Amino acid sequence: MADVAKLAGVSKMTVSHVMNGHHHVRAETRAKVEAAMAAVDYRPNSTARALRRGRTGVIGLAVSNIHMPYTAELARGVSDVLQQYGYRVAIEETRGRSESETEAWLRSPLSYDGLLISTSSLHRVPPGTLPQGYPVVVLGESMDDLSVDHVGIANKAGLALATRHLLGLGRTRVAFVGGSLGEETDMQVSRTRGYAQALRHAGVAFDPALVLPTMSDAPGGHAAAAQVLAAGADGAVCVTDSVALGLMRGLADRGCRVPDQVPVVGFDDIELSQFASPTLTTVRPDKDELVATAVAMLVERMGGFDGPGRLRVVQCELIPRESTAL
Amino acid sequence: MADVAKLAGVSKMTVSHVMNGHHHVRAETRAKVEAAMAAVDYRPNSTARALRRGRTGVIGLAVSNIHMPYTAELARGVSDVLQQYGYRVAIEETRGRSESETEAWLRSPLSYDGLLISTSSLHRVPPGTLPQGYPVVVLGESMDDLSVDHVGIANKAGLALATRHLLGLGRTRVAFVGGSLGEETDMQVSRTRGYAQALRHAGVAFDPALVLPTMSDAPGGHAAAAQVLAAGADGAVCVTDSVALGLMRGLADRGCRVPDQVPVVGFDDIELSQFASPTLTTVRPDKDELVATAVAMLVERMGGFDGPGRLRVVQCELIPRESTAL
DNA sequence: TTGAAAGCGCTAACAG
DNA sequence: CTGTTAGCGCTTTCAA
Repeated sequence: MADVAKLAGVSKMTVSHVMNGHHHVRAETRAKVEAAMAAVDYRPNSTARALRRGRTGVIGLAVSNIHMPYTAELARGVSDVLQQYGYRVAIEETRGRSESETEAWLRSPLSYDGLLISTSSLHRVPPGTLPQGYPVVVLGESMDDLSVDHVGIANKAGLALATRHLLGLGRTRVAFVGGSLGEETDMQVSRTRGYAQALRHAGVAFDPALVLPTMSDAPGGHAAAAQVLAAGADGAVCVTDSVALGLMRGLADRGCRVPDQVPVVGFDDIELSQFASPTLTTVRPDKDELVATAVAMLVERMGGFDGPGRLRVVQCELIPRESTAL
Repeated sequence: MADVAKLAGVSKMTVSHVMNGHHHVRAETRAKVEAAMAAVDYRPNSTARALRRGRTGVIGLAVSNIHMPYTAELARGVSDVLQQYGYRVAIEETRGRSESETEAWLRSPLSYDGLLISTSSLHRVPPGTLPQGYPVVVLGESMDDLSVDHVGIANKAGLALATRHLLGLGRTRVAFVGGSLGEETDMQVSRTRGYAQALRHAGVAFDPALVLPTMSDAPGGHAAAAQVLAAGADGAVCVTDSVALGLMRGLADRGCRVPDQVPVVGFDDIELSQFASPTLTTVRPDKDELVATAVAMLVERMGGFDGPGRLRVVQCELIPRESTAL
C-alpha cells in the first residue's frame, strides 16, 4: 500500500479511501491511485484489514460430515441466506475430531464474525466453553449450555409420524434402522424415542430386536437388510434417507419387494429420494425455516443482542411416495 | 493479552511464550500465566496472529456447487489429506457468481495460505489475474493461464469409455444426456467430445439430435427422459451420475425398461450409484490420485516452489453394473 | 529465562 | 478533498 501511495504521489490514506470507494475523492486523484494499484498489482491484505476493522464479513459453518446430502443442502441454504445479509460463508468439516467439537472450533485459526454449528451428535459442552459475546447458533441436537441459541428439528415427532404411517398401513412389526438406545441425546437417540413413542401410543409392543443400529449412510442401510428380514419385520423406518435408500436396495437383493412385503420410510427428503425406484416416502423437515431462523438469530447476535439462549424447533411433514404405497 | 500479562505479573511476551509452548519458561511462571489466562477467559486473536506470522494454516477450497456428490467427496478427500500436512481446510461455494470466479476468490476476506479451485466450467482467466506467488492449484477444467498448476480428469477418454461400452453392446443410437456443443471448454463440452470421438472411432454417425443438454442434476436427467425416447435412442450416456439416476427414473416413469430397452451409463461413481435399482454403470475417475496430486502440488507451492504451471491428468475406469447388464 | 522495542498492513478519527 | 496520528493484537529480534 505504501508502494501504491508513493507511486501515485499521495498518502496511504488516500489509497485506502479509493479502495473503499469513499466518494469524496477527486476523480483525478482516484485515477492516479487506480493506475498505481494496477501497476504494482496491488492486493489488499485482508488479514490486516480484518484486524483493524474488527470483523471479517465471513461466518463459519461447522458440520460434522459434508458428505451427507442433508449437510450439503444445509450449507447451500445458509450460504444463500447469509449472502443477502452481506456475509460470506466458509464451511469446515469437523469429522467428530474431538470429544468436544465446539472446543476445536473455537480454536480455529480463521476469524469468523459468527459461527453456525451443526453436528448430529453434539456431546456435552462444558458450560463456559463458549466465549462471551461470540455469536454462535447451534443447529440440530441441543447442548447443555443454554446460553447458546439453538434451532432444532422435531426429530421425535418426525419419526413418530413415519412410524404411525406404517402402523396405519396395518404393519405391526416395524423395524427402526439406524436407531440407538443410548443415553446421550443425539439425533439417532431422539429419533429412536419418536419411534418408541409412536408404538406406545398405538398400543404396539416395543421389541428391542427391531431397533437396528447401523452407520447412518447407504452402505449401513444396505447391510442392515439381512437383519431386518431376520427380525421378521413387516415395515421399516430409517434414521435417514441415505440409510433407507441403501436398505431398499439390500431388501431387493434378497428378493424382498418394497413396498408390498416391507414398506420403507426415510428422513430428510434428500433430492435423490424422489428419483429412486421405488420413490422414497420420507419425513421432510422444514429446511427453509431452519435456515432462516438460525441465520436470523445469528445476525441478531452479531448485531449485539446479548440475551439468554433461545430455542426454536422446526416441524416435519410426511411425504408419502411409492415406497409405502400399498 | 495485556490483561493476562498484568494479572500474572509478567510481560506480554511471556504470555506469548507460554501460549506457543516455548519450553524455556520456568514451570512456576507458566503456571501463573495459565491461571491468569483461565481467569480472564483469554482467547487468542487469530487475526492478529496471522497478520504477524504471515500465515494462517488454512487453505481454501473453492467449489462451484457443494450440492454435487462429486464435490462433497472431493472436499472430504482434500480435508483428510491436508490434515496430514497440518493444514485445515475451509470450503467456500462460488455458485458461478461472477464471470471470473477466480477473481472473486482472490478478493476473499479470508486469508488462506493456499487455494484449491474446483469448478466445472472455469471460463477464461485473464493471464495475470492470479497474483505472483500465491499458491493455487486448479482441479477440473483447464485454464488459459498456464502459470498455474492444474490437475484434471480425463473427461474425454472417460466418456469415450462409456460410449464404447454401449456401442459394444450393439447399440447404435446412443444419446448423450447433459451434453453441450459449446466453444468454451468446460466439463460438459469435454465429455461431449469424448462421446463424439468414440462414435467416430466406431464408425457410427454423430447425430446432434442425440445430444441432449440438461441441468447437471437428477431433475435434469429426469426431465430428459422424454427427449431420449423421442429421439429414438437405444442407449444413453450421461454427463454425471446424478443425471443418470434421474434419467433412469424418468425412463421407468414412461414404461421404458433399463437396461433392456435403454442401457444407461453415468460418470463420477457417487456412492448412491451402487444402491440404485438398477445399480448404475459408471465411469470412475481416480479420485484418490486427483486429491493426492493436487495437494502435493499445493504443498510444494506453499513451500516456495515457483516453477511454471504443471499439468497432470488422472485416468478413469469403467465400472459395469446392472444398468448395462444385458 | 524474561522483556523492551518495533512493526505486520490496514483504517477510524480526526485535522487541515 | 487529502493527510497525520495512532493504534488493532500479536510475535520477531535481540538485549538484559
